[in-house]
Amino acid sequence: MRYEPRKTEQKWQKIWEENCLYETDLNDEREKFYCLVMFPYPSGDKLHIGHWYNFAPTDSFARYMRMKGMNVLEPMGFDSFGLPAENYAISHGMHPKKSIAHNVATMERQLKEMGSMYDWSKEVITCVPEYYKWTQWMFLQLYKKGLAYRKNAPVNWCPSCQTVLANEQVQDGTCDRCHSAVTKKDLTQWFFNIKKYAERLLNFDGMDWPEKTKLMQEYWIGKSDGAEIDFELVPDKDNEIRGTGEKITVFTTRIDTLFGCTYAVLAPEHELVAKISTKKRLQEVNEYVASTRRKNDIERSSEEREKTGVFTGGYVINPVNGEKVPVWVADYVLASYGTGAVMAVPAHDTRDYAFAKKYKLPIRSVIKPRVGMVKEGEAFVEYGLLENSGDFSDLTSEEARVEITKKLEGEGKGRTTISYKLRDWLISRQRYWGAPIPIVYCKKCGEAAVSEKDLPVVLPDEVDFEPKGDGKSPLASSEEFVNTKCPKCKGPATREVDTMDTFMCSSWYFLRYIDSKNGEKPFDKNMAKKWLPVDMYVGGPEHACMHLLYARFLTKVLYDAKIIHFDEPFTRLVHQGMITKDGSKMSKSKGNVVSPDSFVEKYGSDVFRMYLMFMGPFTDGGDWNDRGITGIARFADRVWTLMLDKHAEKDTEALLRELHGAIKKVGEQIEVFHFNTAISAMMELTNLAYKDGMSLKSKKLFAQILAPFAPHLAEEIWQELNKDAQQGLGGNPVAEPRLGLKEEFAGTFNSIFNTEWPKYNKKYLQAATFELVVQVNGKVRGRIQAEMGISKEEAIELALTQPNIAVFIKDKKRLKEIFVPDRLLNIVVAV
RNA sequence: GCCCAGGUGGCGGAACUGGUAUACGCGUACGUCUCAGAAGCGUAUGUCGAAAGACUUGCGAGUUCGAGUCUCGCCCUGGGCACCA
Repeated sequence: MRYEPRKTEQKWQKIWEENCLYETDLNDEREKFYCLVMFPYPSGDKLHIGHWYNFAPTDSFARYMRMKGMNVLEPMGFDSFGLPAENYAISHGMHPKKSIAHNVATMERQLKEMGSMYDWSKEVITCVPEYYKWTQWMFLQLYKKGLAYRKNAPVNWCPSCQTVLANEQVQDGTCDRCHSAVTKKDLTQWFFNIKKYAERLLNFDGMDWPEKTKLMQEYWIGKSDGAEIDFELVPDKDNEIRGTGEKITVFTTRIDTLFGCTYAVLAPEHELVAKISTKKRLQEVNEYVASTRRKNDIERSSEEREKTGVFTGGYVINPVNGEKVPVWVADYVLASYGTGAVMAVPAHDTRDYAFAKKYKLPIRSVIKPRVGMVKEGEAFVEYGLLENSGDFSDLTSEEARVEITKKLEGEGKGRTTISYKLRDWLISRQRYWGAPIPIVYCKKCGEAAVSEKDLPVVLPDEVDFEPKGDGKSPLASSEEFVNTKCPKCKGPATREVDTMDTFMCSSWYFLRYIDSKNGEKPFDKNMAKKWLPVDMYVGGPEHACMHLLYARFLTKVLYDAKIIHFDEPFTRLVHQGMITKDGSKMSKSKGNVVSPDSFVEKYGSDVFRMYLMFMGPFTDGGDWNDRGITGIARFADRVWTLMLDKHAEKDTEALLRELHGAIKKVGEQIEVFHFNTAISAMMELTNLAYKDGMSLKSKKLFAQILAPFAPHLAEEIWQELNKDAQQGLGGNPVAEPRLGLKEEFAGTFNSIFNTEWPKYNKKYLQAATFELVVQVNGKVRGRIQAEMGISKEEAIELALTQPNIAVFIKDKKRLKEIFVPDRLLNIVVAV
């Protein structure tokens, strides 16, 4: 009988669905296992190979956990709000609602064809009111805690997408979606105060995450221990400072270099810039500030990093020595970090050094190396010994940090402080396709939150949503949407017209799966208690400093609000590697997107998914080619032939060893996501069984370990084998444990996925003999079959009887022998 | 520039705690089956060499009886950060 993959796969998909085999009973008593894969973004019309590469192995893992006896939840959904989805709709001349419905339907079909065990009864689609109602509810929780605030600030603006972007969405000064250069724009926008959680987000205790990802988040949060120092402004009849005790506060991590400060620098956006400038210099300063504002991020940080700036005419007093130092404005100082002002120490900071050289500012060394000399023509930036530093001279940098801080603290002119690179999360978007922000503005009452019972604030369908290039939110044009009543005074009010960043939708979706139909609450508290956090989370590493950071933040906020009982959402995290085509990322614009459909059509989904898993380690990814897929197709055919043919009444010892070795290895390798080596172990078993034959009992064990990888094939084999058993072909009749099978189906259909993962028997793993490797001076000179457990002496004796080994020893003097039991003997002779 | 990860046959990749380098698969060659081909089945396959043997895990050194694995220096590839004071 030939195996017909397509027909068989469709047959089982239908039977599984009819039997609700993969519908997880959340109230089941068994231990829960929440296996989650990052849900797809239906911005294109089809899943590509990268999705399969991600989803299929994760599904194999989930199936394995199920067979290990866990009550596994493996849900699926769609992250369907957002810019790319909207742009897709615009380019196809459709309403996003329509294009999303279409794309979701296609992707659902593809996902079902994969034969994965997604529980579709719990599907989540983020752009439907039943979902985004709760996204808005989440916003209100943040708002209530004072963690959502509105502020006018210079923000990142993508001129092509016509919307603002969060800091995380700017990559190399470009928009992470369309790669246009990002500019700055002053806008009043909504922010979430993620900075408040910076310290807690640095804690990864108990989290099984890739080191790389933790490091990336750590760098992104960017904690620095340092100090703030107050520099008093020197009054001048020529500027606005009139001796009122105004000061510039700078942030530094190198307070030990304070005596080397020869000027101070303000960021162009600093509030004191105009005040400190003298009348004479004011025009030049204003021109400089205006010119930096015109530059985008790329221009501002590139231009060969040539630093620019202007002197304000103002001076400040260095609190440690009373020195008067000039104040400059330069755009190499960032307004958004620290205090937006720095003390410049050109002798010990490369940036200050370059600036001082260019503008001929004094450079004074205050730190000398403990050993050696300072290199000519550059700043000495390491710690060392202080010099030219008054009473602090000769202290080490480490001592001076403490001492100088102490002194300034005593005088009220300085204090230790911590700075983070992390910025607050900007969540407003001037686009149509997103969840409306549930806020209204009333002339009388000001800003007011929509009350929870009035959610959702529905996104209206009839809106001209194409960006007009004026930077206005499309929702502003809908009078029906904008005009509303104030929740406080019931007077006329207008709605917030910006929508929320899609990352808000995806930062809590894992909570919704466990109670996706709940119309009263975002989720049931008890269910959350039982099912969360997520045990295994799989998705791309590109989300390290976006989705994964936001989801952690929101989880902590909900934890603090006592809405949930855990404060980390994902206990274990694994990233899949990227699949490229001819060395470059697959993208529609490059036209190198490979579709899985034709491969599924030709080979079936079992073969296709096994091929993806066999390519290499899951976390590596790789360049796509289909050259090797025939090898997997051959393997599947051979397994089929083996199972229906190649029968043996009794297994050989070698086969039992191979089989139990495979049971052990396959399980171990799945757990660490090394699917490639798990498959190779099964290939080796197949090769041996082809020669030796295999008993029915062993075939069943083999089918079970194959099941997570080739679910349809294994199910078909399982049913065939059990038929054989019933016909008395030599095995046991059907008597497999029926794990978690719904009562009404028990007795009608016993799926292989309701059987228990086999246990290997140690007894079969031990061989009676081993191959003793004999080396002479570290070079392999012979291999001898020997009995397990022989002594060193016996091994030496055995080795010397071999003529081909003796040749290398001959009459040479034997110095020593190294013996590794049951493995190797190395005889060292004089040369 | 800084921080991570990696570099193994013609190709994808294996290799436990330092102990047989190249498992498994692709490709290739030969054989078998066939009227023939495809598919299947079987054998071989790191390089040089007729063989004995020598050499071989990016390059160079070191530690060790023994190094793909550990240490130091360098080169290359991929990823992240990038004026964060």
